Amino acid sequence: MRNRSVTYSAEQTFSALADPTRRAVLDLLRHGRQPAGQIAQAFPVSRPAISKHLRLLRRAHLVEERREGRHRFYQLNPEPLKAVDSWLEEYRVFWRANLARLKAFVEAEHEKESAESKGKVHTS
Amino acid sequence: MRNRSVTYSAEQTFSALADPTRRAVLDLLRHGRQPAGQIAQAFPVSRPAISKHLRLLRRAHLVEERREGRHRFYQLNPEPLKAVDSWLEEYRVFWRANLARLKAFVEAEHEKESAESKGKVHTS
DNA sequence: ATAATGCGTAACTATACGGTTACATGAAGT
DNA sequence: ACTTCATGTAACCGTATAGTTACGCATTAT
Repeated sequence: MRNRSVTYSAEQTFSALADPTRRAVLDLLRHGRQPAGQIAQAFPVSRPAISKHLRLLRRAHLVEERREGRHRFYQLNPEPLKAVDSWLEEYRVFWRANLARLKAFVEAEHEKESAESKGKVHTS
Repeated sequence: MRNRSVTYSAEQTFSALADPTRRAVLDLLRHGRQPAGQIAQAFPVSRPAISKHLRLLRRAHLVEERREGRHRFYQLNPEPLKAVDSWLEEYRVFWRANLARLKAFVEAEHEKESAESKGKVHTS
């Protein structure tokens, strides 16, 4: 059980996620760890470019590096994403509220229609 | 009912969220819409700096501007955050998996202990 | 008409990215 | 020892960002 409770910088996490290539790297790592070179092959940019992306991902603790022989395996670390998830929490209420409002609106429309079909207007 | 189904750029959303000041602006707007000047007063940086932050937030569709007289009210638009939320979905399985594994581990430890206390080892 | 208010934009600076090519370094084969 | 492989780093370029101060432009007040 990993003990050290690291604090993740939201700034580093979000800016790491801001780049499409880096998000794609993470997507790739969802299917398992891979050595740097193989990751690089999956992208149209040069290997050093990927190397720099990996550095940023490392800095944001979104991946972990593990050296084995002359390979460096990269593995997804979802921890900082948990932080993003809980940051989002405060905002979920908004689209939930919107949904609730939409639901209310639709129901009100329905109410109105059925009231009109009965030739009766409901105003409360 | 807002009709146009806009596509939000994950890139713009994440890079907008990468800046602490901008996240703070969003936090502020959670409590209701505010004119640009008042938003600026809440921060130690200059008003034009905030103006530029608001431009980026606008570009990312995270806020909406509404002119009223000489004021420009800014209002939170949570839509792009929904996209972030669903992007996260693919990753939640990871920490859920970790939690499941942790739960299994804890339960196994508990099992083992109670088995030991009975002088009996349970191996399934 | 003139002044004051609210707010964006321009111009400028410093810093960070994202990409490239060239080079450095360490492990593994021969 | 020499070569090859895997990978990071350095140096460089162009562009975006975050901040500043100075300025421009509506809108409202006098």
